Amino acid sequence: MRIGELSERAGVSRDTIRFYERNGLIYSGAGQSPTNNYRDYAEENVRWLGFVLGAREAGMSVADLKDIFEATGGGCDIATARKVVEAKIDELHQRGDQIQKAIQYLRSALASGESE
Amino acid sequence: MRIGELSERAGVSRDTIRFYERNGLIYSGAGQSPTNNYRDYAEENVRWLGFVLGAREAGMSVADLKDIFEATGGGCDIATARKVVEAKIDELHQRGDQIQKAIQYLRSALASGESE
DNA sequence: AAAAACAATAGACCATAGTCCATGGTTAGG
DNA sequence: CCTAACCATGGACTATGGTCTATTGTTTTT
Repeated sequence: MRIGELSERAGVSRDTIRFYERNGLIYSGAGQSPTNNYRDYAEENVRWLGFVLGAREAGMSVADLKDIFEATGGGCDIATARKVVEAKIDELHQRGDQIQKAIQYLRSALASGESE
Repeated sequence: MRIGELSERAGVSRDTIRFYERNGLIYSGAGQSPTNNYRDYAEENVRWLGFVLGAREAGMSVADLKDIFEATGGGCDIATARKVVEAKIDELHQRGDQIQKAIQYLRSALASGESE
Protein backbone atom coordinates (compact mmCIF):
# COMPACT_ATOMS: atom_id res chain seq x y z
CA MET A 1 0.00 0.00 0.00
CA ARG A 2 1.11 3.60 -0.46
CA ILE A 3 1.89 6.12 2.22
CA GLY A 4 -1.54 7.77 2.17
CA GLU A 5 -3.38 4.57 2.93
CA LEU A 6 -0.93 3.55 5.64
CA SER A 7 -1.19 7.01 7.16
CA GLU A 8 -4.97 6.77 7.16
CA ARG A 9 -5.16 3.26 8.56
CA ALA A 10 -2.46 3.61 11.19
CA GLY A 11 -3.42 7.09 12.30
CA VAL A 12 0.05 8.53 11.73
CA SER A 13 0.74 11.46 9.42
CA ARG A 14 2.54 11.01 6.11
CA ASP A 15 5.30 13.31 7.29
CA THR A 16 5.77 11.28 10.44
CA ILE A 17 5.97 8.05 8.46
CA ARG A 18 8.66 9.54 6.23
CA PHE A 19 10.42 10.80 9.34
CA TYR A 20 10.29 7.29 10.83
CA GLU A 21 11.69 5.84 7.65
CA ARG A 22 14.56 8.33 7.63
CA ASN A 23 15.23 7.24 11.19
CA GLY A 24 15.22 3.56 10.39
CA LEU A 25 12.17 2.30 12.24
CA ILE A 26 10.01 1.40 9.29
CA TYR A 27 10.84 0.06 5.86
CA SER A 28 9.17 0.66 2.52
CA GLY A 29 10.30 -0.82 -0.70
CA ALA A 30 10.59 2.52 -2.48
CA GLY A 31 11.72 2.51 -6.06
CA GLN A 32 10.22 -0.88 -6.96
CA SER A 33 8.07 0.53 -9.70
CA PRO A 34 9.88 1.48 -12.88
CA THR A 35 7.71 4.58 -13.32
CA ASN A 36 7.83 6.18 -9.90
CA ASN A 37 9.63 6.35 -6.63
CA TYR A 38 6.64 5.85 -4.37
CA ARG A 39 6.98 4.08 -1.04
CA ASP A 40 5.17 0.75 -0.98
CA TYR A 41 4.28 -0.75 2.36
CA ALA A 42 3.46 -4.31 3.36
CA GLU A 43 0.26 -4.97 5.28
CA GLU A 44 1.92 -5.66 8.63
CA ASN A 45 3.11 -2.07 8.85
CA VAL A 46 -0.37 -1.02 9.94
CA ARG A 47 0.02 -3.13 13.05
CA TRP A 48 3.62 -2.12 13.56
CA LEU A 49 2.81 1.59 13.36
CA GLY A 50 -0.04 1.03 15.78
CA PHE A 51 2.44 -0.42 18.21
CA VAL A 52 4.85 2.44 17.57
CA LEU A 53 2.11 4.92 18.39
CA GLY A 54 1.29 3.26 21.69
CA ALA A 55 4.92 2.80 22.56
CA ARG A 56 5.65 6.47 21.88
CA GLU A 57 2.79 7.40 24.18
CA ALA A 58 4.19 5.05 26.79
CA GLY A 59 7.43 7.00 26.58
CA MET A 60 9.64 4.93 24.29
CA SER A 61 11.94 6.95 22.09
CA VAL A 62 12.22 6.77 18.33
CA ALA A 63 15.73 5.44 18.80
CA ASP A 64 14.37 2.66 21.06
CA LEU A 65 11.83 1.70 18.43
CA LYS A 66 14.50 1.67 15.78
CA ASP A 67 16.47 -0.81 17.89
CA ILE A 68 13.42 -3.00 18.29
CA PHE A 69 12.59 -2.79 14.61
CA GLU A 70 16.08 -3.81 13.68
CA ALA A 71 16.24 -6.51 16.32
CA THR A 72 12.89 -8.09 15.53
CA GLY A 73 12.26 -7.33 11.90
CA GLY A 74 15.70 -6.99 10.47
CA GLY A 75 16.24 -10.74 10.32
CA CYS A 76 19.40 -10.46 12.37
CA ASP A 77 20.28 -12.99 14.99
CA ILE A 78 17.59 -13.79 17.47
CA ALA A 79 19.80 -13.70 20.53
CA THR A 80 20.54 -10.03 19.94
CA ALA A 81 16.92 -9.29 19.25
CA ARG A 82 15.95 -10.98 22.47
CA LYS A 83 18.39 -8.93 24.50
CA VAL A 84 17.26 -5.63 23.04
CA VAL A 85 13.62 -6.43 23.57
CA GLU A 86 14.11 -7.73 27.12
CA ALA A 87 16.00 -4.54 27.97
CA LYS A 88 13.16 -2.41 26.63
CA ILE A 89 10.66 -4.42 28.62
CA ASP A 90 12.70 -3.80 31.78
CA GLU A 91 12.76 -0.10 31.05
CA LEU A 92 9.02 -0.08 30.55
CA HIS A 93 8.52 -1.85 33.87
CA GLN A 94 10.64 0.77 35.59
CA ARG A 95 8.65 3.49 33.92
CA GLY A 96 5.51 1.83 35.14
CA ASP A 97 6.90 1.85 38.68
CA GLN A 98 7.65 5.57 38.41
CA ILE A 99 4.08 6.11 37.34
CA GLN A 100 2.81 4.23 40.38
CA LYS A 101 4.98 6.41 42.61
CA ALA A 102 3.76 9.58 40.96
CA ILE A 103 0.16 8.47 41.40
CA GLN A 104 0.77 7.78 45.08
CA TYR A 105 2.39 11.17 45.59
CA LEU A 106 -0.54 12.89 43.94
CA ARG A 107 -3.07 10.85 45.92
CA SER A 108 -1.37 11.73 49.16
CA ALA A 109 -1.22 15.39 48.13
CA LEU A 110 -4.96 15.20 47.56
CA ALA A 111 -5.54 13.44 50.87
CA SER A 112 -3.54 15.97 52.87
CA GLY A 113 -5.55 18.79 51.38
CA GLU A 114 -8.71 16.90 52.28
CA SER A 115 -9.68 18.85 55.39
CA GLU A 116 -9.22 22.35 53.97
CA MET B 1 18.90 26.63 51.63
CA ARG B 2 20.65 27.90 48.53
CA ILE B 3 20.53 26.45 45.06
CA GLY B 4 23.75 24.45 45.38
CA GLU B 5 22.53 22.53 48.38
CA LEU B 6 19.12 21.88 46.88
CA SER B 7 20.76 20.72 43.66
CA GLU B 8 22.98 18.35 45.59
CA ARG B 9 20.26 16.95 47.80
CA ALA B 10 17.58 16.59 45.14
CA GLY B 11 19.89 15.35 42.42
CA VAL B 12 18.87 18.04 39.96
CA SER B 13 21.33 20.45 38.37
CA ARG B 14 21.41 24.13 39.30
CA ASP B 15 20.60 25.06 35.72
CA THR B 16 17.61 22.77 35.72
CA ILE B 17 16.32 24.24 38.98
CA ARG B 18 16.59 27.76 37.54
CA PHE B 19 14.87 26.51 34.40
CA TYR B 20 12.07 25.05 36.53
CA GLU B 21 11.71 28.30 38.38
CA ARG B 22 11.48 30.27 35.14
CA ASN B 23 8.76 27.84 34.15
CA GLY B 24 6.79 28.23 37.35
CA LEU B 25 7.10 24.81 38.92
CA ILE B 26 9.22 25.71 41.88
CA TYR B 27 9.42 28.82 44.02
CA SER B 28 12.35 30.43 45.76
CA GLY B 29 12.18 33.56 47.78
CA ALA B 30 14.91 35.32 45.85
CA GLY B 31 15.80 38.81 46.89
CA GLN B 32 15.04 38.35 50.60
CA SER B 33 18.52 39.27 51.67
CA PRO B 34 19.43 42.95 51.47
CA THR B 35 22.93 42.13 50.24
CA ASN B 36 22.33 39.61 47.48
CA ASN B 37 19.81 38.18 45.10
CA TYR B 38 20.35 34.54 45.91
CA ARG B 39 17.52 32.05 45.69
CA ASP B 40 16.52 30.65 49.06
CA TYR B 41 14.61 27.39 49.20
CA ALA B 42 12.45 25.89 51.91
CA GLU B 43 13.17 22.37 53.07
CA GLU B 44 10.17 20.76 51.38
CA ASN B 45 11.58 21.53 47.96
CA VAL B 46 13.94 18.59 48.28
CA ARG B 47 10.95 16.27 48.40
CA TRP B 48 9.08 18.17 45.72
CA LEU B 49 12.02 18.06 43.31
CA GLY B 50 12.36 14.35 44.02
CA PHE B 51 8.77 13.92 42.95
CA VAL B 52 9.34 16.10 39.89
CA LEU B 53 12.26 13.91 38.89
CA GLY B 54 10.23 10.71 39.13
CA ALA B 55 7.25 12.28 37.46
CA ARG B 56 9.40 13.48 34.56
CA GLU B 57 10.74 9.96 34.14
CA ALA B 58 7.19 8.66 34.22
CA GLY B 59 6.47 10.97 31.30
CA MET B 60 4.82 13.99 32.88
CA SER B 61 5.63 17.26 31.18
CA VAL B 62 7.07 20.34 32.82
CA ALA B 63 3.80 22.12 32.05
CA ASP B 64 1.87 19.34 33.87
CA LEU B 65 4.09 19.75 36.89
CA LYS B 66 3.61 23.47 36.82
CA ASP B 67 -0.14 22.91 36.93
CA ILE B 68 0.22 20.55 39.87
CA PHE B 69 2.56 22.92 41.67
CA GLU B 70 0.13 25.76 41.25
CA ALA B 71 -2.87 23.64 42.15
CA THR B 72 -1.38 22.07 45.25
CA GLY B 73 1.12 24.60 46.52
CA GLY B 74 -0.25 27.86 45.32
CA GLY B 75 -2.88 28.01 48.02
CA CYS B 76 -5.63 28.38 45.44
CA ASP B 77 -8.99 26.78 45.90
CA ILE B 78 -8.92 23.09 46.69
CA ALA B 79 -11.63 22.11 44.25
CA THR B 80 -9.50 23.29 41.33
CA ALA B 81 -6.42 21.61 42.73
CA ARG B 82 -8.33 18.38 43.08
CA LYS B 83 -9.49 18.46 39.50
CA VAL B 84 -6.03 19.11 38.10
CA VAL B 85 -4.48 16.37 40.17
CA GLU B 86 -7.21 13.83 39.42
CA ALA B 87 -6.80 14.55 35.71
CA LYS B 88 -3.07 13.96 35.95
CA ILE B 89 -3.66 10.70 37.80
CA ASP B 90 -5.98 9.55 35.02
CA GLU B 91 -3.36 10.39 32.45
CA LEU B 92 -0.76 8.43 34.35
CA HIS B 93 -3.09 5.43 34.50
CA GLN B 94 -3.54 5.61 30.75
CA ARG B 95 0.18 5.82 30.28
CA GLY B 96 0.56 2.78 32.48
CA ASP B 97 -1.92 0.92 30.29
CA GLN B 98 0.06 1.85 27.18
CA ILE B 99 3.13 0.48 28.83
CA GLN B 100 1.37 -2.80 29.57
CA LYS B 101 0.34 -3.03 25.94
CA ALA B 102 3.84 -2.30 24.73
CA ILE B 103 5.22 -4.96 27.04
CA GLN B 104 2.71 -7.48 25.72
CA TYR B 105 3.56 -6.65 22.12
CA LEU B 106 7.24 -7.10 22.82
CA ARG B 107 6.68 -10.35 24.70
CA SER B 108 4.64 -11.75 21.84
CA ALA B 109 7.30 -10.62 19.37
CA LEU B 110 9.81 -12.53 21.44
CA ALA B 111 7.56 -15.57 21.65
CA SER B 112 6.97 -15.69 17.92
CA GLY B 113 10.69 -15.61 17.28
CA GLU B 114 11.08 -18.42 19.81
CA SER B 115 11.39 -21.31 17.35
CA GLU B 116 13.96 -19.74 15.05
C1' DA C 1 42.58 41.30 51.75
C1' DA C 2 43.12 37.92 48.17
C1' DA C 3 41.41 33.86 46.19
C1' DA C 4 38.33 30.06 45.82
C1' DA C 5 33.71 28.83 45.79
C1' DC C 6 29.22 29.97 44.91
C1' DA C 7 25.41 32.73 42.89
C1' DA C 8 22.96 35.69 39.22
C1' DT C 9 21.48 36.81 34.38
C1' DA C 10 21.37 36.52 29.50
C1' DG C 11 21.79 34.27 25.56
C1' DA C 12 23.69 30.66 22.59
C1' DC C 13 23.40 25.89 21.79
C1' DC C 14 21.80 20.87 21.67
C1' DA C 15 18.83 16.67 20.92
C1' DT C 16 14.33 14.89 20.14
C1' DA C 17 10.24 14.57 17.56
C1' DG C 18 7.99 16.05 14.58
C1' DT C 19 5.44 19.67 11.18
C1' DC C 20 5.11 22.67 7.31
C1' DC C 21 6.30 24.58 3.07
C1' DA C 22 7.96 24.89 -1.89
C1' DT C 23 8.78 22.69 -5.90
C1' DG C 24 8.23 19.18 -9.04
C1' DG C 25 6.97 14.42 -10.72
C1' DT C 26 2.98 10.55 -11.07
C1' DT C 27 -1.57 8.64 -11.34
C1' DA C 28 -6.41 8.23 -11.74
C1' DG C 29 -11.12 10.00 -12.72
C1' DG C 30 -14.18 12.55 -15.66
C1' DC D 1 -6.15 14.91 -22.23
C1' DC D 2 -6.42 17.56 -18.42
C1' DT D 3 -6.79 18.32 -13.79
C1' DA D 4 -7.30 16.90 -9.10
C1' DA D 5 -5.31 14.06 -5.89
C1' DC D 6 -1.28 11.88 -4.57
C1' DC D 7 3.75 11.33 -3.85
C1' DA D 8 8.82 12.80 -3.55
C1' DT D 9 12.70 15.62 -1.73
C1' DG D 10 14.92 19.24 0.78
C1' DG D 11 15.05 22.53 3.96
C1' DA D 12 13.06 25.74 7.22
C1' DC D 13 10.54 25.96 11.42
C1' DT D 14 8.42 24.69 16.05
C1' DA D 15 8.10 23.09 20.86
C1' DT D 16 10.12 20.77 24.74
C1' DG D 17 13.56 20.25 28.07
C1' DG D 18 17.34 21.20 29.22
C1' DT D 19 22.80 22.46 29.09
C1' DC D 20 26.78 25.56 28.54
C1' DT D 21 29.21 29.82 28.48
C1' DA D 22 30.35 34.52 29.52
C1' DT D 23 30.24 38.08 32.56
C1' DT D 24 29.55 39.94 36.90
C1' DG D 25 28.40 40.02 41.85
C1' DT D 26 28.68 37.77 46.81
C1' DT D 27 30.45 34.75 50.28
C1' DT D 28 33.84 32.13 52.54
C1' DT D 29 38.15 30.46 53.52
C1' DT D 30 42.92 31.01 54.26
